[in-house]
Amino acid sequence: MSKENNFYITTTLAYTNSDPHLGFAAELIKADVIARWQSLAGKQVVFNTGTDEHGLKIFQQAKAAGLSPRAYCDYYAARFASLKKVLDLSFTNFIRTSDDYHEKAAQEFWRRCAENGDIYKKTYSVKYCVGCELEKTESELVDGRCPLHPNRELELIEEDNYFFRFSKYQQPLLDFYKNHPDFIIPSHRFTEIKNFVAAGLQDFSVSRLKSKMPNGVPVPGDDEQVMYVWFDALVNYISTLGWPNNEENFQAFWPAVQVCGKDNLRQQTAMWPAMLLSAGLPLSRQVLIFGFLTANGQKISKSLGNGVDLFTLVSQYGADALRYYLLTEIPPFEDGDFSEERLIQKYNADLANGLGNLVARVSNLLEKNNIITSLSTDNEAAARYLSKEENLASYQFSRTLQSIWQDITACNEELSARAPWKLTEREAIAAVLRPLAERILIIATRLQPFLPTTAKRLIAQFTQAQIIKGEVLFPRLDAKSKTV
RNA sequence: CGCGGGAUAGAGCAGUUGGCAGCUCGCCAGGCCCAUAACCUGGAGGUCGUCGGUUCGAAUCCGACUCCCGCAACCA
Repeated sequence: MSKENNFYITTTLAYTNSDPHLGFAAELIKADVIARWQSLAGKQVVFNTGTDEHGLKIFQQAKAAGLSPRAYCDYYAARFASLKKVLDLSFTNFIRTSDDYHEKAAQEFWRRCAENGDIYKKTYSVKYCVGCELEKTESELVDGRCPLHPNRELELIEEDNYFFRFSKYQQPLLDFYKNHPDFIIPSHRFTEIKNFVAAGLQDFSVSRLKSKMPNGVPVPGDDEQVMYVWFDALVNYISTLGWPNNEENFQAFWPAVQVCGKDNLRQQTAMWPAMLLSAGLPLSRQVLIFGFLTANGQKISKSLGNGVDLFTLVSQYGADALRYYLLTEIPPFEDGDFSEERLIQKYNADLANGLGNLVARVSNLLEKNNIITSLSTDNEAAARYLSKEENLASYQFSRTLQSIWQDITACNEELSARAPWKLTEREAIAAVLRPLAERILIIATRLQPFLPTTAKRLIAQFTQAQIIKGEVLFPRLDAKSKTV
């Protein structure tokens, strides 16, 4: 297999301390559109996602539940894996960072960084709140005190941790950024990270004491330490390809297009590249930084669970409707607000009244007049067609969908203007309807990356010799069916 | 002067190199009747956050200001 014909995209891994939420669903769906698009355009695609199962929070929650971290994560890993069906995703790989092959890969990665002199031990002082019985990070503190126990002094605890020589890679990173102007999309995130790196980098800790927090990958050659959770987590992007054992597969697909939320900017575009440089591996191809989603104007909070439930939404409206809403109404790279009311509006206006009704009009007229068509799908032609979607190449999902919907409107206009129901000659009616059926088939072809189920159904329907009306595609919704 | 983003019709958003302010939903009025009370045509609705500048002309360029939102190092 030639490398040019391969495409690799990966999302971030979901942290398994709660159910999947809408923001992560949006990330998966956008990655899925890109993956499906590349695949339809003829590429061999690896699409990776999975779960991140190390770290303190999971350790504590597992302990509280009386389970091992792995057993505790089994439930959530299954929930996340089920998104493949629920959201109609095409991911090919689902990695769990507790998988054995991943842990071995993380250790090999660590060794390479260590061999390069980039990992060293240092005494590290952490702030500890006796009230919470927890270590606190600077960002958690208010005026240098624990916001939950402002009357207590924080204790300083010293412990030995391994550190990664991030500072060493400041200039190499800046050089890389300069030579790869499309490395980060959108460009303002690129500006942000360039400023951050240019301001100077501090080495960061990459391990924790096993005695305090055993839920991590053992540090090679040190029984007392485990890797800090995201050091091993980032390695999933290559361990999922079989690195370091399956060098052939790794070479065939790496580097990846990575997608992530804006909270991951530093890890994905500065720390991970520095780690790759240290390990002597090529850097990622591109990183897409998505915005955040709020729900009805409020922050989606995992812990409070005040987000709209993903599984309920899909059972109510279907995966394609949710996909359509998220792709058209939420700007891919900026923050957006999810509103169920808007979802219903879009569903009725575009899916039911627009696409669904057009399909019903044309198929009904074809059936009633016994008109035979002979349309077929030509995969190569479809691939050529899709590869020309320029807006998709720049990740402007809504623009491609807009252009598809312009076609739908145009078909509706044409149908109204030529009013075949007023004609009596069957051939005259057919002359109006056959080209419309063909246009619907093209619309279906173009819809494949976005609304896979709908597209499949339409293609099956419109490649029949005698096209029949069939079931309503998107039944109109009453505003009262809202679940919230 | 820490970094970055945003402010355009009731709502959600577009506005490439400055040239009569657009799209979708919603709303109103006609038409049509094949279709999922759907479709088609037309209409109402905006001093483009504020102030000042450059220009024949600024939502668009420059300056100042106001208000919102992220990030500010270990929150995967």
